[in-house]
Amino acid sequence: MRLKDLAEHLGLSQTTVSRALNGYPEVKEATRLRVAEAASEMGYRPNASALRLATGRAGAVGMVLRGADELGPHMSEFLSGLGGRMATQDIDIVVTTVASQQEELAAYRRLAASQRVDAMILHSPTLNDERAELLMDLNIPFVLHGRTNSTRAVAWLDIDNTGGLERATSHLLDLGHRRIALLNGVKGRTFAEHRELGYMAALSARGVSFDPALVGNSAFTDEVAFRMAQSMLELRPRPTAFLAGSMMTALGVFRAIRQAGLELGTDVSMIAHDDVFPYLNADNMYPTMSTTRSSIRQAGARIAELLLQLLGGKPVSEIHELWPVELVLRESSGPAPLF
Amino acid sequence: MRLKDLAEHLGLSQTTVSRALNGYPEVKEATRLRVAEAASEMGYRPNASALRLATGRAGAVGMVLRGADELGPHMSEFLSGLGGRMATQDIDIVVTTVASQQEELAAYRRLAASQRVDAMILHSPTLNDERAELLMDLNIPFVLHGRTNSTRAVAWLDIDNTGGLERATSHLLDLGHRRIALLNGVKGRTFAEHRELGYMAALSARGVSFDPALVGNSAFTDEVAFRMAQSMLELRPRPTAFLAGSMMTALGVFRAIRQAGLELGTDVSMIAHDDVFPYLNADNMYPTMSTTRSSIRQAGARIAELLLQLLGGKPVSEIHELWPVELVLRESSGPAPLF
DNA sequence: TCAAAAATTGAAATCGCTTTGAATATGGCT
DNA sequence: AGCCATATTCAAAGCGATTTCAATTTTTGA
Repeated sequence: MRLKDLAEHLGLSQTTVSRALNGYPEVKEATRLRVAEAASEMGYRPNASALRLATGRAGAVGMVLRGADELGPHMSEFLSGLGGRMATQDIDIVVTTVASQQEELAAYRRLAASQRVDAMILHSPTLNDERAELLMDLNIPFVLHGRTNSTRAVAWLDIDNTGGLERATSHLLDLGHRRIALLNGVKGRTFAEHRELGYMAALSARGVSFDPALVGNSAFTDEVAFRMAQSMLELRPRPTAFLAGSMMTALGVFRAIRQAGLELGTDVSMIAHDDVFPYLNADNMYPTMSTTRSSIRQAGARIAELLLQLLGGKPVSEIHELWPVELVLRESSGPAPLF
Repeated sequence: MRLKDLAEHLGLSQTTVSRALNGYPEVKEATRLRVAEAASEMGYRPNASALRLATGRAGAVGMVLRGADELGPHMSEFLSGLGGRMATQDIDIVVTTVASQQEELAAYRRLAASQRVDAMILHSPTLNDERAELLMDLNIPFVLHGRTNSTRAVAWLDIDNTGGLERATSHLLDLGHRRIALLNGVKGRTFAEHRELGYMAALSARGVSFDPALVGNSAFTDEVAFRMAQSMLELRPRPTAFLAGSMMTALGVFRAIRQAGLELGTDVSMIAHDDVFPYLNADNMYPTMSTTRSSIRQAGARIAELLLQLLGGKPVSEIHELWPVELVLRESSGPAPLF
């Protein structure tokens, strides 16, 4: 079922049919109706490749994912937010996975050169992100999920990691904790640096000295978190509170605490960052988990919106959003134990 | 940088350049070299839309994802397996997300009608899967990850869920367990039905009666598993062993066991199904987790291969793979306690 | 009623590639 | 040298849409 067939079937020219379907004004209302009806009846949909070639738009946005090592569950959540919005505009999401760093840049080059996508989404940037610089060099529009220190203007949406961690840390300090461990993301990633900034700021505001042994940087996995927490709990004096970078991390820390024979919420406190996974609810943990919360799915949906604006011509310099991070207190954070 | 530009730059016709790049035999070796060099030097890559229009191939495979509710972390793993292989063939992966069942079928129709993809991948089928039937009606090739009862031939790759659960259940029975709880996937999904079959077969082989109160069906989330395990542990006599459908489920069960003041591996045993997530390792749990194991990432990579074979003309009826499921015994499964 | 303006439709060019069928070079043999 | 087979190259026709520009019909107003 091609446009041509539909046009012949209707006894009209391709031009008119095309216009009728695309809502151009210069077509009689009666004709438009007739065309629309026939189109839906015959199940006509324009051939995507032809449409793209003719319009010059790829009708797709791209994401390049580095292995599953860092994205994992976050990615699915983000994608479902993004996808919901994009589907309404008939825009595809093209995902490419790569193993190494080098492959990654090559993948961006490939996508750009073959004009497979109109825009891209960049994740988990570093402070000086070469992928972002590359995309700007290649002149392909993108929205950054996070932030980076570029001299050039970048469209971004980020959450206030610094503020969130500062508040969480301050709260723990208020509760009397002095040895607060921070299980942070991979060194170099902007969000991890920002979180450390918030943590440090809170500590120094109360004159609490910083102990590097209490800070760990790694991917957010249950397993690594377990190991790091385990070894931190062997320190003397041991930490009385943990700031966990994600819910996976929290699960690992939780296990380490239990294994050490300690009780979460009394012997040791914890505040975890919650990206709001539907399958891992802080409210249903035991004890319920105090969190700094920001929905990654909503971020995905919003980035879709920003992407559309960007493609619609909105200047990059006007596309910046910093989302606040809520601090939700539940049972896992309590007063520091008295020794 | 279009083919035309490249051709002019080289003083050749588009025809020759195109042939040189696509490895056709009728082009002088010296010319081919010259073309290849210029192409890589000038960073030429064919425009994806034009190429697709000309060849009639979309150069992409599609997946439709229902919310994140059921896929979640499994999906990222699968994708990274799939993506690795597809990238080598320059085939895109187009993901579409949908919220409802209706939207889902519509999404398949849309993808098919607009010829956006050459083939699709179907996930978590039900015993009588209407999506599979639809795709066959639409005559679009697909590989099923799982199995379905269709009268028509379907290309599929599945793991031996029945065998895996039968062995796991038998093992627990050998250890003296008689009240074995099964936290299974959503009712109606083939894999869940298959697992139940294996569970039932093992029970009846030993003459152990089946208690419906010990079987739960739900999505594989930490939270739901926690609740179900919690209420099952209140039964008297209580279950002495759990079969957990996924590692997420296992974490929920684990929490319920701890909360009930019981010890995993002695008071209560557990064998969980492990899809092999890099960030949730059965070996690093505490106690280490006994599992039925099968890598979902490998499945993704293999399905990519099958998809390519399918597109290469291999008959659907020859594309069936049933992968064995390993039973890996660790600390979480021990002899039944004596009352 | 009729010319001019407005509304509606259509023919053909275009997007950037592949591929068919024809044209030109090159080489081998007698 | 001359002829035929073979090796290379090219011009032009698609692929299925959009869009420009021209043609036709309808409406409007004096």
